[in-house]
Amino acid sequence: MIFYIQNQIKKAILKKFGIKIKQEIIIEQPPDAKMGDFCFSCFLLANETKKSPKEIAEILAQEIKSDKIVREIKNIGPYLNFFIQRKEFFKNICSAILKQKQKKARARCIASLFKSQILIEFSSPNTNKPLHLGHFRSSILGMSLANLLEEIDYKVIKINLINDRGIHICKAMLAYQKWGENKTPESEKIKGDHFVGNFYTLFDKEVKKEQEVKKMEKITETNFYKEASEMLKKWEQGDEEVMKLWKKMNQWALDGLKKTYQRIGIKFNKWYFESQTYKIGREIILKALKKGICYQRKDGAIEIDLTQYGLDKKVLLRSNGTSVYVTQDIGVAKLKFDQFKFNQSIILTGVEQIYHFQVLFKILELLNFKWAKKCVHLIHEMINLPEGKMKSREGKVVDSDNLLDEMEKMAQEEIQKRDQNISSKELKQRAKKISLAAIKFHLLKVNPKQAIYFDPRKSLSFEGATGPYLQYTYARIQSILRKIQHEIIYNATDFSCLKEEEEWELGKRIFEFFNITKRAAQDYNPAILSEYLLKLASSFNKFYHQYSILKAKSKEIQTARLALIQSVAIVLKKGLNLLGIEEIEKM
RNA sequence: GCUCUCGUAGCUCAACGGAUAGAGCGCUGGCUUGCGGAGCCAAUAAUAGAGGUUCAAUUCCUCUCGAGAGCACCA
Repeated sequence: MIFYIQNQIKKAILKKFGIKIKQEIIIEQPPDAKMGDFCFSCFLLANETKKSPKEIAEILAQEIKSDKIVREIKNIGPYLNFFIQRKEFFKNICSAILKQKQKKARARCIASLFKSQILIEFSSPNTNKPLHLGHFRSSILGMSLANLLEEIDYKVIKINLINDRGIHICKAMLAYQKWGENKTPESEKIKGDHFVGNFYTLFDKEVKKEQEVKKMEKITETNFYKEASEMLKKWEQGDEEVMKLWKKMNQWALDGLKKTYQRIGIKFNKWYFESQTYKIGREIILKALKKGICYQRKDGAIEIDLTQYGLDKKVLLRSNGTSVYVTQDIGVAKLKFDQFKFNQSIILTGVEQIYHFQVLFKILELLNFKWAKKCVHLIHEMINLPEGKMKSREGKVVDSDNLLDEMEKMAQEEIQKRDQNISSKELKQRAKKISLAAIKFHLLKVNPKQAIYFDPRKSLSFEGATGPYLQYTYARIQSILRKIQHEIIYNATDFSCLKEEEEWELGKRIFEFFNITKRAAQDYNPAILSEYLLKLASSFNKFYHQYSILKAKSKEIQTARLALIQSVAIVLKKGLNLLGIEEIEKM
């Protein structure tokens, strides 16, 4: 449809001005539906034709004739506005959507062999505490981006890089050794990640105490901290006792984290563990040293000079020969390429790591890895809580599990207000889906680059621009479809029955979907899709409120409307699923 | 101190450099005879400030003010 209009415009331009347009003709929708269904703005042609945009619009409007698809063309100022034959449009779009399911499945089988491969690394938690809201945002966002990229036909590999070694891990271990009394998550009946996390915060409390009592300036001067450092050394030497403790606690934490992932519907294709990868980078650096890409300082540390690229000098290996953070990441980046030969490798992290990845990518480039240019760092901003920033060490964290519990309770109350006879099993299932929709949508409707202000008490609602609103709209449609024998045969449906403006608005909305998904994926921004779904739901509810489907004036109108709302439902479901949100049949 | 990001309605967020800056929440007033009121309709309200580039600026550039982040032999 759009393609057809684009061609008409191209032809007219060629005929009237003798210009062959190579780039895509951009078709938009006018701000007011009265102006036209679609429009083309003539500003860009002004230079080449040496005419004013207004004149160009006039000339083109005269040249393009109305036909089976385009009903009328109007020029308003510099804009060329098209009115579409609605019957054809509805038929096209509804049948395309209703047919889509089977087509997609087939296409997927054939194409999967030729698809380009894209890696996306996200979430990447530490094994010393539960998932906090920052990780939660990364997880939800990463999952949705992966879905979107798959939708535009990439083969996507979702990666979770677990940070399971380092001083912070030893802190939790040390605290457990000192005060754990051989308790286990099972004996205390709490999730493993929370169990471990409690010891981590305990460690920090004790260190602060010591620091205050002894009036030390730096935490690193405290005995506790020194003991933790000692433990890290032992860990690196493979000390039997330390390794045993490490394995035990890591497993606890990991089991807990996996439960949370399962609860929020996040799956990974590949797990990396820093304990297994942190040494890879070292070899690469030692080779680079021989080639003169980096140099050894007098104190023995190996450093690279990035000042000519607007970055600083960066140490790559400590004077004792061990790796730092970038070194590890260099190793993991190479490992990824060796294993997957990716076409693109995305890493999604919080915005605070932006400098780190600038450094990393520059180093990869200097190391002469040809795939360095295929690495992309995506960022998301943080979540701000009313009391200030989230800091796990100060215990001000809203952790994901507690948040999910709270929301589930609230959802249960809402459901019971509306339906007292619901079975407890059904209640739980619905509450889970609805509360997840509320949280996920709240995080996804905001541009990733924008910080989210999050007040657990106020921010999460089930009304207005929310996930549950979308689920509700879907459930409404399903409710209608359940009540009537409907077998939509789009070829036999008379779409000329759809004469109302609200129906037309819905039709145009559905049509937008394909472009929206593409844009959301290309911009790495699920918020584009979220916004769209709200508009779609709102258009439907407007229509729903004003016109009846089951009691339509004629059978023909009813059939056409059924085809229309079924298309809406399919798009809503598809859109929600791309955001990682489940649709729901009854609310 | 240096670097980066961001300032849109009372609040939380939208707006490929393009037509009259849109939503939700809150506040105010409506919607019983229709398929689910987690809904619909109406009313109110905003581009931090000053310059510049452009036919056209919330969007690009400069400065001022304000908020946040980053600048380790931490991760």
